[in-house]
Parts: sequence; C-alpha cells; structure tokens
Amino acid sequence: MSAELWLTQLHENGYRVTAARRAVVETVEKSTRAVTPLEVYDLGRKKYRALGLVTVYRTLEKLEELHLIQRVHQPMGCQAFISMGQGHQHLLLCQNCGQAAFFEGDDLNPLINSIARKTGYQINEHWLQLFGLCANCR
Amino acid sequence: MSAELWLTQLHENGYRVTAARRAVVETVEKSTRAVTPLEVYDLGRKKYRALGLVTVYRTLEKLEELHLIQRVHQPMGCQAFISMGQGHQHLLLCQNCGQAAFFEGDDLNPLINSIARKTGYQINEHWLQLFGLCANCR
DNA sequence: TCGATATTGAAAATCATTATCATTAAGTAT
DNA sequence: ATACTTAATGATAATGATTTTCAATATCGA
Repeated sequence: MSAELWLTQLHENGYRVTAARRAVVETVEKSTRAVTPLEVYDLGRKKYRALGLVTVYRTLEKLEELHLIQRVHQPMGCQAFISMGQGHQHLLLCQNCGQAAFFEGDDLNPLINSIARKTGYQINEHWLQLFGLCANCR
Repeated sequence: MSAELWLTQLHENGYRVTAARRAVVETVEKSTRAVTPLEVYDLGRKKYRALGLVTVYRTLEKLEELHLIQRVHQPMGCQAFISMGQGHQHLLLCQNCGQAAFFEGDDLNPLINSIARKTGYQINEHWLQLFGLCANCR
C-alpha cells in the first residue's frame, strides 16, 4: 500500500490528492519496470477514464521532485520512470522484459576515492546501472 | 590529428569524406566536453559555413555507429555526445563547466559478480558515471 | 457548506529529431 | 584528367514528445 504513502507525501507537500493523481501514483508505484509517460497514460486510464496525458507529465514531475520516482536511462531512451528504492540504490535492468531490480553499491567508495585522487576532481555523485537478463528471461 | 583517423574510419567503412563531415568530426573530436547536435552545428559552421543541422544529426549517427563517439547521459538531458576513450572507460563529468575525464573501472567485477549471484541476473553490460567538480572549478 | 485556488483536460505551441526530395559532389573507373 | 554512378547534402515539411495556455472543475481548509 505504498501508493497511499505517496499520496500522503503529495498532500504533506501542499499538493492536492485528486483522482487523476491517484491513477498515476497507483500505476507507477505498482510497476516493477520503468514506464514512459504514454504507458502511464494508457494504464492509468483503466483506473480513471478521464485522465489526460498532460496530467501524467505534471504528476510525474512532482513525484520526481519528491524523490518518489526516478528517471531511468537506457540505450533506447531516457523517458521512463520507476519508483525509487529505499536509500541509495542502483538499478539492474533486464534487457529482454525490462524487469528492474535494485541493489546497493557502496563498495564503490574505494574506487571513487582513487579516481578523485588521480583526476583532482571532487566527486559528488555517481550513477551505476547494470544491464542483463533476469532469471526468467535467461 | 585524431580527426584524420576518424575520417579514415568513415572512408574505410564505405562512407564518403565530405567538407560537412570534416567540420563535424573536427568539432566533436576536439571537444573535451559533451556537445549537443545544435552546439556541433553552431561550432561546425565556423569551419564550414554551409553545414546543415540535418547533416550534423546524420554524421553523429554514423560516428556513434563506428564507436568513435558515445552519447552522454546527464540529469539535464541525454542528447550530448563525446569522443570515445580508448578501450572500456567511464566518464567523470564536471557539474560546473562540463569538462569530461575518462577513467577505467575494472575493479567492478567483484561487485558485479556478487550482484549476479544475489539476483539471479546474467549481467551483460554496465554503466558507471561520476559527477563532481574538476580541479579548476572546485 | 463555502470559497479561494490548485488542478484538470483539450487544444495549441514549442522543441528536437526524422523523412522527403531535388541538387551537388565524392571517388572509382576510364 | 574526365565522366559517371550514386552517396551525401541542405532546405523544407513532417513527426513525435513535451510544454504552455486557458476556461472549467474539484479539492480541502475555514
């Protein structure tokens, strides 16, 4: 029932809870793969017929702002979103079915420190993403 | 003079070497930060006035196909390209000036193997990218 | 319940990218 | 060097995704 938590988050941040937002939130929160705005629109309309595509874009924008979802970058495009895992997590995506799994990658600190030393950069953020085949698809 | 090598690559793969392509190749090859098609267009026109934006898109497409450039994913957008480093390398980007540095991240294998074991995924590819401030900007 | 105002969906506008097409130019064969 | 085949070009139009506009509606605190 994490969808209710998302709606609470919206409300606590001064946004109203509407039927359209419910449909979007329930659609995205339930998905185990990254979904595009158009997919959210199609799926969301099954829950709330009057849902508009523009509202999907606007709601996704707010969910991203509240760190409830994140944009997923893939070779084929970067317009899909998925719910955020707990804490700092990275994504593992199935190249066949799109299924997403989260993992922690905190073992990266030694590598990052070493790069910082070698390059003189101050490193603030890192992206790590793995691609492969999930247990079902392999 | 790596630009000449790129043009040779194009030629060896059956593509013609034209003034427009020279302008694009020289612009992208020389840049130490990721450049968008529009930026390539503007910069390239200083070398070859008649250059068209469409040709920029088409040339970038071919350079990517030949693995001479790669698309750079960033929070602000994913339409920029940068020349490929040698071998398997990762990117470190300055959040202020865009300056890019390459680094190798082969120490990732233990982490990747561990994730594969835990999740049951067969992992084929990985993306690692760091963001921070370069020595000049910090 | 009321009322201020955030939110909505439709339509139009914008922006990036791709397709069309007649013209030009690269590069091989002569 | 010249001719010729055909890839490549740039202008324009078409497409597709995202954003803006706006009048109508619905949320939610008072």
